[in-house]
Amino acid sequence: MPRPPQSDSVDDQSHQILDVILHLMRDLRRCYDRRARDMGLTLSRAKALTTLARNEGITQTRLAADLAIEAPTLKRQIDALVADGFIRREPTQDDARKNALFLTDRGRDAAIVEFTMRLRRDLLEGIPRQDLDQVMRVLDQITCNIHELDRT
Amino acid sequence: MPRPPQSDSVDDQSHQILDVILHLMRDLRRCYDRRARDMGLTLSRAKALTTLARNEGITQTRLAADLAIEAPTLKRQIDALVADGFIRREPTQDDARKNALFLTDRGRDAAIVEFTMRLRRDLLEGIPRQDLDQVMRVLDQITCNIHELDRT
DNA sequence: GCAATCTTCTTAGCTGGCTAATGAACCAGC
DNA sequence: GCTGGTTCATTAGCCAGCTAAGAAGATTGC
Repeated sequence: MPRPPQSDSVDDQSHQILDVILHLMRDLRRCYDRRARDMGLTLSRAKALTTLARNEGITQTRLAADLAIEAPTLKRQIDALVADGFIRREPTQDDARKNALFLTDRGRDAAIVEFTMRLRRDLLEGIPRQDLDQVMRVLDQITCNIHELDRT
Repeated sequence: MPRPPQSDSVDDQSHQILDVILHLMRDLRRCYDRRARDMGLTLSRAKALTTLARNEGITQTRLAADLAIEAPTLKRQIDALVADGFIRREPTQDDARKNALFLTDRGRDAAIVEFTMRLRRDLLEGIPRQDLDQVMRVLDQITCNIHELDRT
């Protein structure tokens, strides 16, 4: 199929990069989950836990916003974290609809944060700071393009 | 919280980039799915379809390998694609366990490929080729780091 | 030629993302 | 103070990834 060579190579590149991102996400999640399993956590739940740790007492809606996920998605994670004894729900006084979320002693265990930080360091080992900055800029640009398209 | 500034910034950077990748993946999938819905497709199913189109007649195991997903994951997508009339399974003569996969006329509809290519172009609009190359290198490096860790 | 092993596909069940819709509580305005 | 809209949490149901395990067919090796 005869097409302009430049357009062709750009398409190949875009094909690869989107696939690479999708694939990397899966590898990342699997890597984290496998290593965190004996702590009783997953990547998503650990993220919920550490985000809550920075702001205890907030509601589910607020935590969902901080995590940039939807309320029903968070709800199931909270159920699991409560069942496993990492956090607890507590009805608020001012508003009977709201639950305030707090860490339990187990949830406050520093090993989780250390584990996450160490893994992140391992994953980014050997990548110069400026390269990460550059990647961040490009990924942000793609994200902006998506939001731009969504507005159409 | 007083910590060494350099270590702090590196951690912040890594924190951000992994989150950005996870988030970008979700946006990408949602963007594609929303726009492809009236064609009866999703990002994953379209990918399966276009990958099969490049190599019709292969088995499920082989297609799963090409897509880098597991057989049970692919099986459900094939079920859906068959139900929607995009592809068909055909028992092979040489091996009663295998199914050969073929596109139907609907599956061969060029609109799908065009749609996917156009969306990819839109997503990467305004990003220089060399930046994409750079991002690919860094993402590959992270992927390598993950596989390295998995081997431990 | 039969037993053991390997392959292919399937089933079952987990996680985590989403939307749509519901119920209960809150709030604003009349 | 009631009515109507809004917000919070939940339920239900979809898609897509995974692992573990099973059934049926093929292959290998003795």
